[in-house]
Amino acid sequence: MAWKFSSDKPVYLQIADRIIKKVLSGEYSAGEQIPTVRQIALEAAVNPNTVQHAFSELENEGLIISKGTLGRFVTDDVEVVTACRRRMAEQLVREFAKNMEQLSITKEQAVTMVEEVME
Amino acid sequence: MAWKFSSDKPVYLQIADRIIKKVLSGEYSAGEQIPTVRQIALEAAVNPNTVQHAFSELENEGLIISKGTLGRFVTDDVEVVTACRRRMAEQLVREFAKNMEQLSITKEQAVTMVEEVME
DNA sequence: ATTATTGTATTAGCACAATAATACAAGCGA
DNA sequence: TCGCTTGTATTATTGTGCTAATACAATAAT
Repeated sequence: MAWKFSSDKPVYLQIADRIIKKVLSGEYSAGEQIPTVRQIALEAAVNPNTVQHAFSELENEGLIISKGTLGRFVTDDVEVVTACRRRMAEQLVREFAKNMEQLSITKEQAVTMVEEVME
Repeated sequence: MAWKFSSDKPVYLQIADRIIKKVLSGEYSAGEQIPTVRQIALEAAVNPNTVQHAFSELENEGLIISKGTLGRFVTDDVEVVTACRRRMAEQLVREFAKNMEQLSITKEQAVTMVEEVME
């Protein structure tokens, strides 16, 4: 089944999100090989370069590493994974806080809303 | 002084943000007239249409209304302002929650981080 | 009535990001 | 060694969103 993409976001980012989720949730565990560029490109019905673009995002974050012709692997250092998660989360929180403050929303209100929405 | 804009975001959105902030913080109070397209265009050293683009965002939200040649005004209904604030905030929270969950961050962790960052 | 000031519409150009086509490089494995 | 599979580089095309130029429309004020 060809992957479904929404049009409000670049395809390469949506692919990246999908991989990130699997790595950070442990579905792809440390040191494990992930599908090749061409495998995903075929499955997603997309050009290999688009997948490459997605992967380069994750490599910059240090989440995955390329081993040349052997393929790509999740970093074998679990610390790197957790550090990456924290870094990304902090970025999100900063952005979120800035936006909420711009709306003149207090910390208490923000916290309450987050508690109501997250499960 | 010409306004300063960052390059990581469209100018019209940065202008819109500036206005939103003033309306939601009460610096522009309900029913009050806001500067004209051309005033802001001049001050920001930008084309009038860019300002118009910014304003159309706020009109869609119902925050401001155009009265033809009289100019633009903050909605005179305070309820509309607070409802708009809530709607925008909920949108931000939903997006934030989705992204955090994608990183396998728990509600408790998210709340803690928000409390640490917001003042 | 005329003028000046307001918002609005239309169009065009420009820049850049996203995706694809294609070709290249490198190394594992039979 | 040869071929197959891996990642990578280069370039082109396309699409789209942002901004500006310019002209138009409406109306309050004089």
